[in-house]
This record gives sequence, structure tokens and C-alpha cells, in this order.
Amino acid sequence: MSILYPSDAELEILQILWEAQPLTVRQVHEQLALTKDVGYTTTLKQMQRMLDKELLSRTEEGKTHLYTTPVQRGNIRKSLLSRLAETAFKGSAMSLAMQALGDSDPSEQELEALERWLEEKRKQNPS
Amino acid sequence: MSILYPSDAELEILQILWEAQPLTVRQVHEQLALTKDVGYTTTLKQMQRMLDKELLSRTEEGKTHLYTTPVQRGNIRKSLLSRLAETAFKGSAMSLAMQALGDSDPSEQELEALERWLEEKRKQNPS
DNA sequence: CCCAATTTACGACAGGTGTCGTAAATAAAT
DNA sequence: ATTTATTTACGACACCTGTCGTAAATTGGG
Repeated sequence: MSILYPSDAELEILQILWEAQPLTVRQVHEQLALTKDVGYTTTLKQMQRMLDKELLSRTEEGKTHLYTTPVQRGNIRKSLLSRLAETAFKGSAMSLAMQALGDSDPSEQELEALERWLEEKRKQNPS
Repeated sequence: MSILYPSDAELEILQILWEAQPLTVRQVHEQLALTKDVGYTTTLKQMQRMLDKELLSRTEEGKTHLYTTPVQRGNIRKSLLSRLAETAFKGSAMSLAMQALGDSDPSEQELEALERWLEEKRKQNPS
């Protein structure tokens, strides 16, 4: 149950599964193949390794296996963010957030969400 | 001149140098040794490899070498953030930022900075 | 029932990372 | 000038990641 930092290729697979679980290796591979040129057995091997380290689980379904992931997207995001904050932002999640804002191109909805968040904070901790 | 994604150990070294350049291997190592238990030659080797890939540069100074980094903190932060946004946040820097905010414990100053940023955005792109 | 297609299992390999050990070069102290 | 300490250079090794190739198992079509 140690902290998990999936690699880039692992995250690509996780992203696909988070959108639609469960999936077969073939289905995952087809998604992957849309954006990168990679062999089927590469995807298979990757998923088998992820199974070993419990990033994935699976059930038999006739000839094939159906894969799901037991790890939650929010948890992974959180641990990756905190690692990045630690290694590149001197531990400050806030300054990481500020920089990310600078790089972002926020939609109206997102700006509003941000305003609501700020108000919320202000309530707890008024200036 | 390709995009750089320093590893965690490399980032530890970069952080130290960004705080105070230039430094000798010994000085960097002493900083590192404050928080992790690692041998001197490990630090040395790491810095030599970083020199090879031009994450560091150095000048002779008598017996020793003085190291600096030619890469700018902001650039590295930006490229690491955009990779993380890509791999774990479906490409949305904004949703990365929002999550980071959730994990942060902002100071008064930081909240104000955020408010200023929002106002700035509002000016450009009024609702 | 058999064959072709699919799927899995497994081994392999190159490149990168984190880690040291040892040896050679160099400078400093006596 | 010799010895001692520091610093560098370099090789080594284990582990992880990304990538395949091949072979074995399985299954559905004819």
C-alpha cells in the first residue's frame, strides 16, 4: 500500500480506464493506438506489469480478461501533485497552483469556480 | 535543446543550486545530506551526468569545480507542469491548478496574489 | 473436429536512474 | 619531498521502463 507514482505510459492506460471501465487489453490498445504508434504486446505487457503492482485488477471473461483499476484518479492526481510540489516547488502546492494558473487558459466556468473557491477560503479565514 | 524533464534526484540538486549558485560538489552534497542519506560519490556522479546532458555547467576553480545550472527554474517548472497536466489531467492546466489549490494551505499573501491574478483575468476577459 | 485468429504468457533488450567502490589526480600540510 | 586528504573520473550493478518477438493456450468458424 505504498504511495504510487505511475509512469507516463502507465498513466496513459489509467486515463483510458478511468473514462470507461472495464476494458480488455485490445480495447485499451485501440484507444492508445489512436495517439501513439505502439505494438499490441507492448500494451499487454504494460498492463500485466500494472497488474503485478496492483495498479490494475482483472477478471476472466471467457478467453480474455477484463481490466479495471482499483486506484482512484483523485488519489493518483494528489500524490503526483504533491511529489511535484515537493521536488520542483519547494513543497508549496500553492506556488505550484499559481504557476499552473499562469500557464492555463481558463474558461468562464473555470474562472467562476476559482472565484467560488476564493470566497470559500475567505469565509474560513477572513483577511 | 529538447524539452527537459529532470528526474527527482536531479531536481533535488537543481533546487539547491537555484538557491545559491555556484557551488562545489561538496557543498551540494552537504545540503543533500541534511535530508537524505547518500554517499558523496553518488552526488558527484549525478552532477557529472547532469553536466553531460547540459543540466549543469561548471568552471575550474583550482582543485575543484564550481557548478551552476544554465536551465531556469521557471522553464523547468513549466515543462514539468505541462507534462503532468497532459498525463494526469487530460491536458487541462486549469483543472490541475484547481486540484493543487485544494491541496494547498494558502497564506494571506498567497490569497491576495490569487485575487490579483483573478482581477487581471477579469480585465482581459470580462464576464 | 480441425484450423486460423486471438489472446495470453514470458523472455529479452536497450536506455535511464540511483547507488557505490576503487583508482587516479591534485592540492595541502608537515 | 613525502604523506595525507580531497576531488575527480570511471566503471559497475540492480532496478525500472518502454519496447518487442515468439510461443503457448484458447476459441470460434467452417
